[in-house]
Amino acid sequence: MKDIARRAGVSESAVSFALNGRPGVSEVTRDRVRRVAEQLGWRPSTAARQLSGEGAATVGLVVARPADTLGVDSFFLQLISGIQEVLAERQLGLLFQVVEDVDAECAVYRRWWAEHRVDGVLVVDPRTDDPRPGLLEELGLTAVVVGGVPDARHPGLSTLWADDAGAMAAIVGQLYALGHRRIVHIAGLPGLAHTERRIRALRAEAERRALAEVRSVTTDYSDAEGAAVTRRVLTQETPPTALVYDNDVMALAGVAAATELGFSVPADVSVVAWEDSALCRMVKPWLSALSRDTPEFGRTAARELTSLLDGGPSRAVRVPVPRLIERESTGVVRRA
Amino acid sequence: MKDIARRAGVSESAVSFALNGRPGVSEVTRDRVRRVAEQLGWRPSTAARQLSGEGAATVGLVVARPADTLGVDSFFLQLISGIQEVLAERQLGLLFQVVEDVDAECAVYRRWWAEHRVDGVLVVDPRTDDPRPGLLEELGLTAVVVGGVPDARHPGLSTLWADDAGAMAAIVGQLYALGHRRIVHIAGLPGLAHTERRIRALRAEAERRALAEVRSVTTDYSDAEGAAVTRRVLTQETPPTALVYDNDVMALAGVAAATELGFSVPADVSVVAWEDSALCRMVKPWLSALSRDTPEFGRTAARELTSLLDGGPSRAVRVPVPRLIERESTGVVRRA
DNA sequence: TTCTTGCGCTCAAGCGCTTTAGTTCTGCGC
DNA sequence: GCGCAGAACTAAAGCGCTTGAGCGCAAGAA
Repeated sequence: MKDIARRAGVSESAVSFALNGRPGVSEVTRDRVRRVAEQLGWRPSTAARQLSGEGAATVGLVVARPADTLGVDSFFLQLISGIQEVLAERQLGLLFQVVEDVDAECAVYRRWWAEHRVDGVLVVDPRTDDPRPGLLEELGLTAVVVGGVPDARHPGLSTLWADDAGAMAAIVGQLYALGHRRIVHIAGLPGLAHTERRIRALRAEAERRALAEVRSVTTDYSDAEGAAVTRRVLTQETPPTALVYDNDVMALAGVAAATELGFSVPADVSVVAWEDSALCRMVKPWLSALSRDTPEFGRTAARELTSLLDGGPSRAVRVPVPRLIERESTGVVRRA
Repeated sequence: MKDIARRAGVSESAVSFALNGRPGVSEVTRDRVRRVAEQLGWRPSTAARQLSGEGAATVGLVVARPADTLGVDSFFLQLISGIQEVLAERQLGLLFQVVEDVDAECAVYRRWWAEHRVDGVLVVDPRTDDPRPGLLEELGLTAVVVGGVPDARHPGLSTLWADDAGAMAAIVGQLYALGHRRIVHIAGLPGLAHTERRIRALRAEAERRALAEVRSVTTDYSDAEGAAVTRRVLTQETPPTALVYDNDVMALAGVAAATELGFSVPADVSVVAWEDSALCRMVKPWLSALSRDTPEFGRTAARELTSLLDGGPSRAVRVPVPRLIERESTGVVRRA
């Protein structure tokens, strides 16, 4: 900036005013300064900016999952690429961290906060009894909870939520229409808020339709557990005729397991994946899946965060209900 | 720090010396200062640190791939989680960015450099005629090229490289031993250095063994192209008896395509995936795959970068040759 | 005793920006 | 001609940390 000031024949302050679009310099000076800056390839030092009161121009995202669970999931990278699109427009950086568990995640937030490393964070995988919203509000760290439910106890945070109950009702409705009465929901990690939400929604729907043989089983999202649970439920006396998996990976592993047991999909058992991805069209039969626009989800989350950073109000944004795409893995019940 | 200094009854400089383990304070003072700092929950402001000459305590990683290609690949998240392990020890942050192409990636490096946002970067997906090493050296940005080949033109960069040629030779050798003479290699993106390396290695191996009907076809790594190429080569007059896919996703899609065409795996055609992941054990038959320890790869890369940041010499590190894990998708050739 | 040495510490400058409080200058009304 | 407002610009402080120069003091050397 000193260079620019010298070359443009003005003071450093004038340069600052000019380059930041603040009043206090004439248009001709502003233009001149801008040209010089451009010519010198000047970019403000984020550190200096931050030190004099501006933000860090960075938002944080920490994912708390064991490394191996992370691998196959297409969700995160898709989400991140959506987030990036929005952040890139504003020249905001994304500080990304993978940790083992929620405690470590909280420690990261504390550290980031103390080091002034980020202006805000995106919280993913909200849980039941989640310590994170409370912590973030206590720290005063701007945050958006991605996939939570609006929580009146934390009015400072924004929330993005999907209507899991509606989606579950749609799935069950569709399976019901195809004649299915025995349904098992192979759910994800028990502590996660959306897992609990889906389980509750399934139970409600089962009661409404008076279906006795409908239940949920929680897993760790891995292909191994998906396959194991599938084998277990299909070898019981009266096996279910439909399986709903909480992610694509388990659905795939489930189909493989079912096939191995001699079950044909969808003739003997229908399969629905709660998460669509290329995986679902990579095996025969193609999997019927609940499709949501994950990059768009990320974009919305990032937009909500930038709006908060701009001083906008916190809000609860409802994202579109995912659509059930029927492919080849669902069909009418064949009488046993 | 001012607070700490006051409470400990010393000057700010003494605090700085004490907390950074520099000489200039007695052990008792150091301890006292440390205790006060701890009590106050003090953490240094990265911005201030950086402004006074220290680094940004951040390394950058930019991935240049279209969003949809990113999704299914398990490679990146695994790599990142390995990287993080090492970075976390040193309290280094990871600035992560997803962009569309290499030009955009270069722009990001320029910006990061000008803004002093990162101390170093990890470069992935090296290409033939890659502009990035040159740019990074010109900018003087510390960098490690992950998966490149050592390049004497850029002595400042460290390189992590795997012996693709050796791995390819092993695969072909194994397939040859099983009686395969017609092999198609469904490769990845044509511009990538390791794609070219594998293609060259295959050609060399074919010449060595005098195999006329061995060739490579490049793709975009997607399941769609993997399936399309599979269909194309299997419907030609004398179809290959073995297919080598450059990633797990294509291999999976390829098996599905082959099965649909009436080919049985491995009876009619053997399949090898160059990249192991849960996917390979998620479908029947289980895929024989080239397995490498991706998190360890990330750890090594990060270690190399931190060593460089500590002033260590740049070097070319060779990572272990991936191992071919034979599962169910490879077998002896059945006479047609 | 005086001089040196080194230890433990403080002072103050400086990193690259922003921002508040001036200062100078021009043009206007009276 | 004077006072005044407002525009255009400058000076300087300050953000939180590091660091080189300097200072007082006790211990050892001469």
